[in-house]
Amino acid sequence: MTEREWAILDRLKEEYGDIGSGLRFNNPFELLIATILSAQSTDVRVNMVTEDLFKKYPTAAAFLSLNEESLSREIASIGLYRSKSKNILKTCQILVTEYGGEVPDDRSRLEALAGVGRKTANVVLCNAFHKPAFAVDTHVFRVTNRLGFANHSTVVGVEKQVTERIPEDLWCDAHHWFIWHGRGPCKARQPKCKACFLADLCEWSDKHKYQ
DNA sequence: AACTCGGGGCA
DNA sequence: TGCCCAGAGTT
Repeated sequence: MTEREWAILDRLKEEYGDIGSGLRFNNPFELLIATILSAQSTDVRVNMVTEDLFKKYPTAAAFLSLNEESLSREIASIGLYRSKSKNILKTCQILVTEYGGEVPDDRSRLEALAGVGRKTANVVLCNAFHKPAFAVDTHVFRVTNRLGFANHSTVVGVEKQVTERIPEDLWCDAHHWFIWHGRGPCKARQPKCKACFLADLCEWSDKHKYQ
């Protein structure tokens, strides 16, 4: 970690604070399902659906009283509801039969669930179980590359570089900061470098004259 | 590592 | 309306 990188993290913390994931959840199960649902969708959309859904179906066992069609209807306002309902039912089945209805707290077991890849597993590990994990989605991928915490073209490469640089106790917070920054000024197209509070510390901003 | 998949978002 | 794309799964 260079002085410049510390300064960036300081400012991110100041700006975004303990803003959290944006996904509302009360327990690991809710976070797991909400995270599966959130792929290619927005937190707002997911929260609107799950607020109601988790009241009616609070556990993996309760979800199993639904079939693919009825679950699809419940989550229809979220994208990709067909594959998501299929995956969620499969995952709930595994949770009930293998883990007594609980969500496992290690990566290999999480990634063996349906609809759960590296990113979702990392999100659950760090947010639900407070284990050291750094989830890389496209926001994180783009922002860390621009800010110089990473310089790699694959998500695995970025995860490796960032976790080697940033201290472990900041991974979970930093993940949220990068996401919120990526949704804000550091968006994919036409980023607002001129108005960005990190512009003077950002090498990428130097090279790209955006408004 | 490259490709597929299904549907949302944005130009 | 067509292009682009995220993230999981597959090869």
